Order: sequence, then structure tokens, then C-alpha cells
Amino acid sequence: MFNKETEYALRSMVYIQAQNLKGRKPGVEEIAGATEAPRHFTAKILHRLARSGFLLSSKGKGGGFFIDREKPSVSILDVVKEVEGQKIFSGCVFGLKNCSNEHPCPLHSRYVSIRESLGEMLSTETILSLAMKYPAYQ
Amino acid sequence: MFNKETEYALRSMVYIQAQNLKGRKPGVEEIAGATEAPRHFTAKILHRLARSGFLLSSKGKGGGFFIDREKPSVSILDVVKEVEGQKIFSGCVFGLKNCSNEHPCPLHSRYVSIRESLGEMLSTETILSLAMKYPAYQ
DNA sequence: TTATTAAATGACCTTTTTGTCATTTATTCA
DNA sequence: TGAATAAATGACAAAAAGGTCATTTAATAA
Repeated sequence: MFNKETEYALRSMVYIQAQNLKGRKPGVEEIAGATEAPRHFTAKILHRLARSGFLLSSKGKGGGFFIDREKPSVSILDVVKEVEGQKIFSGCVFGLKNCSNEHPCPLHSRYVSIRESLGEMLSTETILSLAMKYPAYQ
Repeated sequence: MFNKETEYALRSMVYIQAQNLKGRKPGVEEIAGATEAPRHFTAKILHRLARSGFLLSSKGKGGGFFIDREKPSVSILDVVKEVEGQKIFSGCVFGLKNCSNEHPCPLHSRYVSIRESLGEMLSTETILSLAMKYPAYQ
């Protein structure tokens, strides 16, 4: 479905959110372990998410990653768009550059409704909503 | 959605089928041109599809690729499975190794129905059904 | 103020995907 | 038969994705 970087980003953020809810700020080591993702690659991704405003971090003892409690929780789609761009919505099963209602590929009409369902799911679920319903990270 | 190889394979097969319906057997050059795919990569993919029984070919003057008229047309899913394996059905939005009803990721329940819709589309549409309704390749 | 902890940073490496090319083999037709 | 045509084959190369590592910077606490 998504590339590895996006998957790790989603799992990391959900794990961080779940831990934040318990008053904890997990570090890279813990996050990578809990989400079963490569340690260093996870560090790179977390850094990226922090630079783009999806995460906050603190250095030094007791430091780690956390999510701004003031802002409303970001949607899964927001994270996906940040990490791998808009391609979910422009993606065509047939691989056409500009597949649209005007120039549809032969699967277009059937695919649009599926893509809309996907978009609906990804934009209504948030990091917080997933953190609250995923016991494995709590 | 799919990788490049799969996209080129689908477009090539639909183009070949559409041309076959007009009594023609297109060659690599023509197929790559019509489907806007790289010439040599297309040749490699066509060869692969021929070896795995999805295409027939003839060498020499007047030669080219064609699809067995005796067999029922293969589904889009058949082609996808051949080129990139089963991963469409095991794919988890969250990237979990064994995401299932028993061990669901937090998006599992919402995603399964979307994946089923996708599977339904890909298994009911065939190379022939697409060839017949895609004027661009006729 | 120094040792410790943990994130920040950037260079680098590996694997997979994507794409190219030269040569060989088979077929057709004059 | 031999010239032309077109697929078969396998080696190679480029680009993108995935992943690692060493060093630096910042914060904390003894």
C-alpha cells in the first residue's frame, strides 16, 4: 500500500501518541523497538517528522518525542501526504500520467469510488484515534 | 498503485488484445510506442509474459505478439499476481507483517472492505473487457 | 562544570526497481 | 539460399528506495 518510510512514520507517530497519553516521551530506541522498525532509519524519519512540524522533541536525559497537545490530531492522510506526496490521489491502476474524468483509463470509473473510500478512511482517522484503539502500543 | 512493470504489462496486454481484435499482431516497437513505455523494458516484460503463458509470439516478418483466442481472457488480477505477486491481498496500511482479523492493525476493519472492492474490480475486469472499452488503443 | 543522555546532522552504503544494449535465434519472403 | 525482419536472451547500468554509521549539538543532573 504505502512505502516503508510512510509505514514506519505512521507506526512511530501512533506509538508516540499512545505513550504520550500515558505521560511518557519515548526515545528513538524504544520507538524503533516497539514498532519493529530499523533503529537508524526510524531516527531519520522521526527527525524529518519533527522538522516538518508533526512531532516535537526534547534532548538530554528524559528527552524523547512527543506530539503537541494544543493542536488537533493530524489525520493519517496528512502524514501520508507529507512523507510520500500526493500520489495516492493521482494514482491510476493503468499507470496513465493524466487519468481523469476527461481522459479516463478503462478502469477509471470503477476505481474512483474505491479511491474515494480510501481517502475517506485516511482523512477521518487520526494519529490519536488510532493510538486510542490499538492496544499493542498502549 | 502498482509498480511500473505491472503497469507496462497491463497496458501492453490491453493494447495487444485491442490490436488482435482488428486482426493485427503488433511488435515491441509499436507496443512500446502506443503504450508510452520504454522500448527495451517493454521487450523484457513482453518476453516474460510470453514465457509465463500470458502471451504468444511469432518471430520474423509479420511477427509480433498476440493472445490465445481459445483461452478465456485473463483477469487484471491474474496479470498483477504474475508480475508482482500476492502482495495486494496481504498489504496492510500500517505495514504489519501479519495483519489479520485475529491480529488487526487499527485500520484493519475499515481497510478490508476497501481491499475487497479492489479485488472484486481486478478479478472481474479482464484484458479483453478493457481492450473493448478503451478507444485509445483501438 | 563535567559526565551522561538523547536528538540532530550528514555522509555513506546496500538492495530493489527501472531501464538499456549487444548479440543470437527464428521466421518470412524474394 | 540469403537478406530482411522481429523476437529471445543475458549482461549491464542508472536511479530510487531502504538502511547504517560516526560525529555533533543540546539538555539534564550529579
